[in-house]
Amino acid sequence: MKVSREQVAENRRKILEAASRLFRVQGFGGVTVADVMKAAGLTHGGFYGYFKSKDDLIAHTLAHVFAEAPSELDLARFADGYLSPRHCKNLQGGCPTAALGAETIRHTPAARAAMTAGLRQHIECLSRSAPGKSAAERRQAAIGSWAAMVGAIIMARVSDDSQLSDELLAQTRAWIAGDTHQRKRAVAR
Amino acid sequence: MKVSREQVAENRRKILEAASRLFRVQGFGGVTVADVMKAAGLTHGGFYGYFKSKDDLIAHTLAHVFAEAPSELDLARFADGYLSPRHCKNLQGGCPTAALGAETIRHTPAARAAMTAGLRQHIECLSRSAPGKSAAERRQAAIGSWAAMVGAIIMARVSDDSQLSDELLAQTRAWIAGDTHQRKRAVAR
DNA sequence: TGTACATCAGTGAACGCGCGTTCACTGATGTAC
DNA sequence: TGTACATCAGTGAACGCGCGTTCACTGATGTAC
Repeated sequence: MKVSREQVAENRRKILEAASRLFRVQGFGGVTVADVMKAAGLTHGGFYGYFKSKDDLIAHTLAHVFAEAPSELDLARFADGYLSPRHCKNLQGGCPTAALGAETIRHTPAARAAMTAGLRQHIECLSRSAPGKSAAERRQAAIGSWAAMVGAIIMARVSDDSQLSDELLAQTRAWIAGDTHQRKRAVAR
Repeated sequence: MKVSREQVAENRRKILEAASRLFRVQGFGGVTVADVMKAAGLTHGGFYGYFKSKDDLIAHTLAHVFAEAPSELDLARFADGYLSPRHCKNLQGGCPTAALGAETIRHTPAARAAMTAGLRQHIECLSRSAPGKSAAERRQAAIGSWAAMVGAIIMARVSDDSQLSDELLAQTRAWIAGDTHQRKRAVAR
């Protein structure tokens, strides 16, 4: 049956939220259109009233999840949370770049474009609070730290040995903190 | 028709090689058993004489590709090659951790175990040539640098803007080199 | 060494399931009078 | 404001394709004598 305009907007939001959670946990290939619609409280037939295809949903989901990202944050504090065992276990609500970046390489241009935009925005955001004398130095610190965070959490998640996982996170945290410390001292001089 | 014992061993190797290339380019989900057998010069029906299932092939392929990894290398030189545009474009023969790590998180325990073993071995290998006063410091530098390499190449590959890709690679290279430089100076003192 | 035969790797057709997508239908919404 | 009706979001059955897996068959290998 037909539903109200507000309900339509609300349903679209629910679909994107459900997709964003499910994709992060199971990957694009591990989630069916029916799974997403069920998680959103609807039946699968209605899906094509909202999106042209599953690929279309994927692109919109990426755009949606990156649009929700905070625009202001502190690099050092962000790194601590990012490289925590808590985030490592929390695929569902965790970083979309770490969870879906590698898979997005093989997806549609629209999906890659959405992730590229998110990437660019995130780097700019991190650059603001990164340590360094110049904007260029801060951007380098932001990119280097961010790359290390993404790589570390992916490896920590794939590891079936929790001791190794924890080590990867802790050592990368310490590595980033060490560099940040060096740069801050250089700025202070 | 039956083939010789040597041919069987050779075919198994060809299947693993083909799988290793195809999986890295298209991911586990993007490659069919028939694709792999065709690339190995065989028909799909023969597959189950070699492996119990596609999942079994995936686990053996990961073990195979990590077994081929060199056991001796120089971290600084390795990082330069790893973070080159050439490696970025070369999915087929590139790093299996960057290409398949994220997808392996969602795969069988056997696949994760194979990748964990590869991870551990690679970190130990990098630690030997990493800069630092103590073994612990060298291991931290190896883990931090390695995490940054993996994260950077994944993001460079997903980016649809080659300028951003190149920047991610170059800045991460510079970031690792900067840290290496700092640590070497500290050791020299 | 040569021959007969059992073994078994490889072939390709077939099976069956799952998933993306379509479609006829339902009934609530919201508009026109 | 109330009523009649057109619209259209949602439903769930159905379709069709692709892929993992199976299987009867073929013919080369390699062993037993």
